Amino acid sequence: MARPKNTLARRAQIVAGLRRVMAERGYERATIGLIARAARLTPGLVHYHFGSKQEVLLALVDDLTGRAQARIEARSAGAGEVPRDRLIAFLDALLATGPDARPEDVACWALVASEAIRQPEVRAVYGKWIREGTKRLAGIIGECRAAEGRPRAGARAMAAGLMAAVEGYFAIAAAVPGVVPAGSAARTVRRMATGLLSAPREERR
Amino acid sequence: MARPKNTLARRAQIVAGLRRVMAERGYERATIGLIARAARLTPGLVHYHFGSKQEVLLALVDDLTGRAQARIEARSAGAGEVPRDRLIAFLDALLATGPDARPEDVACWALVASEAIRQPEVRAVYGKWIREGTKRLAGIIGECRAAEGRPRAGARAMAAGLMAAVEGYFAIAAAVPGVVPAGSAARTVRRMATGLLSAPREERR
Amino acid sequence: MARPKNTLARRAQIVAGLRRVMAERGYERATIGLIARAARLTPGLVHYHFGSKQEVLLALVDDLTGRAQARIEARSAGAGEVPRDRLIAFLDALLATGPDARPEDVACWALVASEAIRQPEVRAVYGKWIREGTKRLAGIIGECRAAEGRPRAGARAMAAGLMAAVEGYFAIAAAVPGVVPAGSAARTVRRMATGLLSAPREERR
Amino acid sequence: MARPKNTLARRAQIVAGLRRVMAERGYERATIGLIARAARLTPGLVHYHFGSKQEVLLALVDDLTGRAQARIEARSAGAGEVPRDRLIAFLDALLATGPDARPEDVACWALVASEAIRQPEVRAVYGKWIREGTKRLAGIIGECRAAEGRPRAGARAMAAGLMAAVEGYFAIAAAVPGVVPAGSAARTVRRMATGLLSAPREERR
DNA sequence: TATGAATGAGGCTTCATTCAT
DNA sequence: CATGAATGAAGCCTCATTCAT
Repeated sequence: MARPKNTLARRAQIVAGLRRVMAERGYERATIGLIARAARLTPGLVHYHFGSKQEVLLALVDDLTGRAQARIEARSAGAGEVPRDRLIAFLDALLATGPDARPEDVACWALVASEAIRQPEVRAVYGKWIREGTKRLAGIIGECRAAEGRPRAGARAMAAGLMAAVEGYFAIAAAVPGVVPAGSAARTVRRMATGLLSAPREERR
Repeated sequence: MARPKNTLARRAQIVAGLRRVMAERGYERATIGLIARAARLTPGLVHYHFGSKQEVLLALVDDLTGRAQARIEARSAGAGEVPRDRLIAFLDALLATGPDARPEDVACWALVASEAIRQPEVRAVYGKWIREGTKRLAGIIGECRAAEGRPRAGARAMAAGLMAAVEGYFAIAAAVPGVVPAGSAARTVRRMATGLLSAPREERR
Repeated sequence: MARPKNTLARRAQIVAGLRRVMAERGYERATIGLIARAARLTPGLVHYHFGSKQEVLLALVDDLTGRAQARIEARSAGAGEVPRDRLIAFLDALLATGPDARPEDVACWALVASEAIRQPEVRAVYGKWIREGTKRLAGIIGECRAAEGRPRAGARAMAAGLMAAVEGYFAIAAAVPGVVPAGSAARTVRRMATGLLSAPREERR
Repeated sequence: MARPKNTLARRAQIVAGLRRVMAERGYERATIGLIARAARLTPGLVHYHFGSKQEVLLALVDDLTGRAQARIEARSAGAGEVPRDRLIAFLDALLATGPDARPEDVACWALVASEAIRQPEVRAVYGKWIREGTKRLAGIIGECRAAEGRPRAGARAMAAGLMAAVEGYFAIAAAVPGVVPAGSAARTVRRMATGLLSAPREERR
């Protein structure tokens, strides 16, 4: 007798709308009206399903991190036990190589990072993602080093550097198309990782 | 009767105001009023010296790239002729290690990158900076490879990767303080560069 | 197949919801959603049982005046025939001394009075209440004066003054708690009434 | 060279606009657009001179209390030293008898009282007014009682009752025109005051 | 009866930009 | 050059009301 709930579907629709609009206009200029139109809904409905525009953004961040997390788990599962393979799998998953990547996501990642600078709520979830990713990466790096009889020290800095490279690829790819040779990102990050792993203790300058 | 022109000084003041406000509020929320107050000026004056808010942003990008360029030239001049030293000098200059770095600049770099996604005018200058930096970096990398008897191929991809790492460091440092171990960025990028230079031809997967 | 009608119960529920919400948010900010939630119902149901939000308000005014009227009748019945006792009974009933008073009602009375300023429909019922109360009060006052051999003239003005005092007590009690000493209202109004009844013809100034 | 400031004049204009619109539509329905039109200004200007709509209301309350305070001081100055005369002068000033009263003010007083119920900021200033007025009134009443050799006890309750009568007159006059006989308010409140002053200790019921 | 999604009008507020002084 | 008032276009959000189920 009662009307069936469709909140989850609508919320997903709206989040997808924000993703499309935001990718080409940025967050501030992605107006509720444009988001609604992109989602083929009316503006009022956006605020029926979300308390504020920021909540839509947070839901989008959730969606982005959720998909990335799923990729990480999927590839990690197929990577076996060798630390180096797991490192490669993790980095590949972050860069989302392969057919499951949506081009808009790249721009959205970059834009979310910049919104995190001024929105504490966004910073909280984005920061959590970066911190946990770095930590996990540092753990794998430490295993790689240990497996090769090298000291674990410095894994944290290396992990941060690789995360930076990944995020930087998103930023540059979104803002300046053409700079990154097609298909080179994953390969280059792998080489960076390999290089870091084999780095000797740095001589003081 | 004529009062001395102070346009240049005023413009610099206003640009500095935008830098301060933007670093903590982002570009869209940096209102003319706030910029003026940060510059200890009145709102009307901003539009007397700049045609639009975007022009202030473009002037800020000019300022940021100009300072970075100056650092690059200064350090390159002291690096001698050895390609590897020049590479290190270039990367260090990009990361702005040393006492001449202003913390706000880090946030501004990251924010400019995201504005470049949606503002063609910003993309033009930011993209020029990234493209030229990548090109120059690729040149140095090519020399390094040549000096070591390795093929120059792939220098472009490596350069893009290093630029990405640098930009990513800015993004992460601005948004998630605490993730990058203090002082580790320049060292880690150097190791990445070293690792890339010595990378063998990657086996196909 | 027909389900039992519960319209009356539902309407009472909704009116009670408005009373609760309105007492602390005012009429305009008492949204249908909040009213429904306070009544443990759903928003749609409010408009099933009432044609508009204003109708709920009018029903609330009906409820408030109905209860007050019942108190008046009850106390008047127990007051006997002596005019002065009936006057006291009437005023006490208006002020709702005793355990049957609900604190929310005080705020609602005050808010209804202010809504009457701008809503003709509310003004109609609230005005009717005030006019009839004043008239009845004036009648009792006239009897008091007559019983004491004084002229009936001025009873109308006195009645209006006492009604004003009562309404003013509601307004002040609702807006500025603590100003009216606890339990003093009924006693003070009785004294005012007594004072008015024994007032000599006022000397011209 | 600079443009002269006119903020004070504009603010007064806007406050007058609110007074006019609010008197016939209430506070919530007094939109910024209507206020601006009543003040013969543009909507944007309202928020140039006031931070929010509520600030305009607070300025109006300030204006109302300020004028009332001025009336009180003026009449008190002419009332001499006799406590009873000062009491009458105070009450007359509150009721604003005489040619300096603006009809809109009556409605605004009543509406401000009801806004005080739900807006803490309004409650703060309105409550201060009521509390201080009651306190001052209680002081004068105490002097009256003392001058007549009666106990000062109960002055507070009497003062509250007279304030209630005054506020109630505003509420009824604004909402239900015609109930209060023209010109009777001040006279009736004087009689109430006189009656209260001469009241014997009330016998317990 | 009941539910809750959907609509659309309208309100407050912000803000880049213009302009009188 | 400089000031600060003024404008007007949006933008976010609220909410009474309607309606499909």
